[in-house]
Amino acid sequence: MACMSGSSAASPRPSASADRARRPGGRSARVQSAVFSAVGQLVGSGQRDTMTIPEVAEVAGVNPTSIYRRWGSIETLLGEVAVAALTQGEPLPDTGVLDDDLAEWSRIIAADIGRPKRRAYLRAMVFARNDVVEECPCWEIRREQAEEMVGRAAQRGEATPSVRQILDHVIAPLYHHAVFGLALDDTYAETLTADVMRMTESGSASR
Amino acid sequence: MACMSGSSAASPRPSASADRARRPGGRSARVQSAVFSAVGQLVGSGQRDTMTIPEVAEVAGVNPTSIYRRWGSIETLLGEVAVAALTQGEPLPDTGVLDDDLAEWSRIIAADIGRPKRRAYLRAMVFARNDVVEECPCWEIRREQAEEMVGRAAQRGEATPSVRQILDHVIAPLYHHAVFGLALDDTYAETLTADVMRMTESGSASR
DNA sequence: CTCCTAAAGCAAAGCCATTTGCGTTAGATT
DNA sequence: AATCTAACGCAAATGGCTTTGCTTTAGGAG
Repeated sequence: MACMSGSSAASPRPSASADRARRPGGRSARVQSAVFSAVGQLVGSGQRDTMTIPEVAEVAGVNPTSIYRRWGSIETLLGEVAVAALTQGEPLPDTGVLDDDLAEWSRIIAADIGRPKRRAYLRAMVFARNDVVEECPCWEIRREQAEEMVGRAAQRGEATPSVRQILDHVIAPLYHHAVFGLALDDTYAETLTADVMRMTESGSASR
Repeated sequence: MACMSGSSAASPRPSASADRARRPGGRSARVQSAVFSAVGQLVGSGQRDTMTIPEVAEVAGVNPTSIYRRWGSIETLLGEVAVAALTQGEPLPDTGVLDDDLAEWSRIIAADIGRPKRRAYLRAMVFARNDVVEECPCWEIRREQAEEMVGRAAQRGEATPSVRQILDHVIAPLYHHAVFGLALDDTYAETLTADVMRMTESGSASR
């Protein structure tokens, strides 16, 4: 969550997730759920790229004031929803060969973040972040997944690229393309994984 | 320029660069110059991340209406300025060895886009783009530079990675880090170029 | 030099996000 | 069950972005 801290961190209002624990009762949760799904609807509809708090409140059926007091700005809200949406993982491929695992994994990710709705979320994340951060849940998830696949391959005795290389040379290019609106298809995803597999120490393919 | 076409492409107003040629006389150019440098000032000051048209007009000493009629929205304007700012190139390294050329080149780029002002421009570019495009001047510049360096290396008989690999595995990760506010330093830039140099057919370093 | 008109300036209107004070609701606590 | 209070709803006020019709300026053409 620290990933999404916007510029409003210095504002008198608490960071929206700090006071969430103070009274996480039914009504608060209900409002938050309604607001989150309203944002999801509006992002998904793709009607416009701009989204205002009164619009979200209208769809969610809550009072705009509630959103203003809890999140302060549309950027903060969008950022929070974006992280929530982007960190829910898909099942991890497990084909028995790292090469194929990576190819399938990158295809899944490309298809996922290539969708207009996910692209909107990613752009919202970019817009919501002003400061430099060390880590972000979105990439941590990918790191864990890469670690899992590489770990399995290492146990099988395969030569593997490092986790860092996978993040830098598969994940980063994919997200770069998504964010800047460049093409994203299976072929591109496979090309990236093929490249990264050639970075292994021995350079030997596993089959 | 087609790179920056926002969602306002369907609006009755011409695309701001199409009618620029109709009367590019002194006054229009003067206003555009004033507006562009005003945006530069405001982005550079880094006071806020949000910037309004009336603010820009105030700094530029022009009437807000003029900006509204020519650019329509702050996103369109910011996008245009961003492309103009991001496509002015630095001198290209020419050390005689591709390995060193790439390392120096990526260090320069990392230092460049790591600056807050450039990060602001990049974020503006992301924000201004809603649609998927084939190419963008910003990456085309990098492609041309990579082609130049790879071409020189090939003439020297060095084994080289492909231009696409350089764009995907050096440029994309660098910009990815810049846009999402992750760390950007010389070490990281060098790591990326070292990785990409190991993707050559033979995998042999040139020295 | 004179005319034409694209583009800028001006001013007023309106629209809408945002703020603010206060009353109300409903979890949480004892 | 009674009490407390965090969080929500309501409504009015505000401020500033945005639009719009018109006038004025000045680049470009004959």
